Amino acid sequence: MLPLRAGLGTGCPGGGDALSTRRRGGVLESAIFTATLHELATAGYGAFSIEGVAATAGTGKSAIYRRWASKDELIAAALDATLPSLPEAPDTGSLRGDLLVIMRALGRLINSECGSAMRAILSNPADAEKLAVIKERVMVRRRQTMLDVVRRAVARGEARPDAVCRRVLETGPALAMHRYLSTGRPVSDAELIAIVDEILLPLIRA
Amino acid sequence: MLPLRAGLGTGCPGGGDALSTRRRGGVLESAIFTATLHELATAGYGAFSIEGVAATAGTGKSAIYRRWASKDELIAAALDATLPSLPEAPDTGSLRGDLLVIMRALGRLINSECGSAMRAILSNPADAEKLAVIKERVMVRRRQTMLDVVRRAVARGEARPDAVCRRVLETGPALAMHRYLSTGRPVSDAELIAIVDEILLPLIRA
DNA sequence: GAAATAGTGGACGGTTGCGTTTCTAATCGG
DNA sequence: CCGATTAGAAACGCAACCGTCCACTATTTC
Repeated sequence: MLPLRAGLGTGCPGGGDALSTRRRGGVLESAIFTATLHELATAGYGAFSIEGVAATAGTGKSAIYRRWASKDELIAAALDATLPSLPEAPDTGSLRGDLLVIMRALGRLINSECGSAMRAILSNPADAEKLAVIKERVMVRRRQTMLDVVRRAVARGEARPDAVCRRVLETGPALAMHRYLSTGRPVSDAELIAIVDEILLPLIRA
Repeated sequence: MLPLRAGLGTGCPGGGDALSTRRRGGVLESAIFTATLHELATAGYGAFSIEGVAATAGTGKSAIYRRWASKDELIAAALDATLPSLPEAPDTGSLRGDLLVIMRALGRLINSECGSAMRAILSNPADAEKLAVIKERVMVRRRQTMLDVVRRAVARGEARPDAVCRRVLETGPALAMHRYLSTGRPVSDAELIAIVDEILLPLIRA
């Protein structure tokens, strides 16, 4: 396991470029968060270990326990720091264009190590706290973005008013996630386009 | 933890109803499978332990290792033995009726301990064997059932021919599963009905 | 009843990880 | 340079689990 120590200098003995050999504060925390998501993605939740995170981050357990009392605290902090913030509602002028922007942003998230980490959380027996972070950051707010887009389309006469309902707004993300979970492979751009064209547009315009 | 020893006699000392005190063969395997799904549902995949299964089933590790060489073999065997067989395509005479039958059967599966167990193994994409079992039993064949229903509806003039495509067939199960994973709670009948009425019917009839 | 099979319970040596502690080294700011 | 802080490495005692082994006992079959 190659520890994640990006940003270090060459560390050549006697070399002229003697950069720091230890990280402190935010830099170290960032490396720990990265290692945390990696551990979640590879080991899953149940086999997640602080030892593994420390090894991957190239740090000691003390540095981790100095900041977070438990595995769950560390995971929650890593997710909180790493999951993307609220996306802006796109305004491309067409419903299809807007839907593609949203679905592509979701695809990038799913296909990142964040996606694998989320999958580990979702597959774990119910834990309300961790699910709440994911729900808030990924599902609820993204549904709000989708809502803005569909409302605008209704106003433009591109969508039926009945489409403004939770389940319609959930359909695209549900299909993309379903694809990801059932194949274990990244969601392709072609798949995202097809979800928009074959499902979302007919459904919203129906 | 109360071991799963259903089916035993009263075991009264000196009682007149002296039934067997040990399970053998298929009966023992059935108890082990039940305990396996329970362990998956409660501990998840990563923290799944043979010790836990043995304790829950009220048997010894030797009896388990005598039959299955590893955790993965046991899990695969338990899922193979427990997942329901191929459902018949319903024929209620209406598209809505057929879709409700299918979605309710799926809901019963998701809400069972099988559902929790399936969810647990979603976390490990690298294990194609286990996922293949799930895909075959739950997704691919259920999609086939959905296909039969939609084809019949097309023939009756209730559905648009474009609806005969993989993504449309996946939409209902994807939404139900999405709901289950994101809430951590069973999927209600009202939710299943709404998925049919608000999503599947408009989408398939569009 | 005897023989064969296999279930039960416990022990075993080994591995992994936990959370904590200790110590030295590195970093930062004055 | 010095002092304060903390990062990194290693060690520690403990717990949980692994896969294997073994003695005893229950069950089934002939």
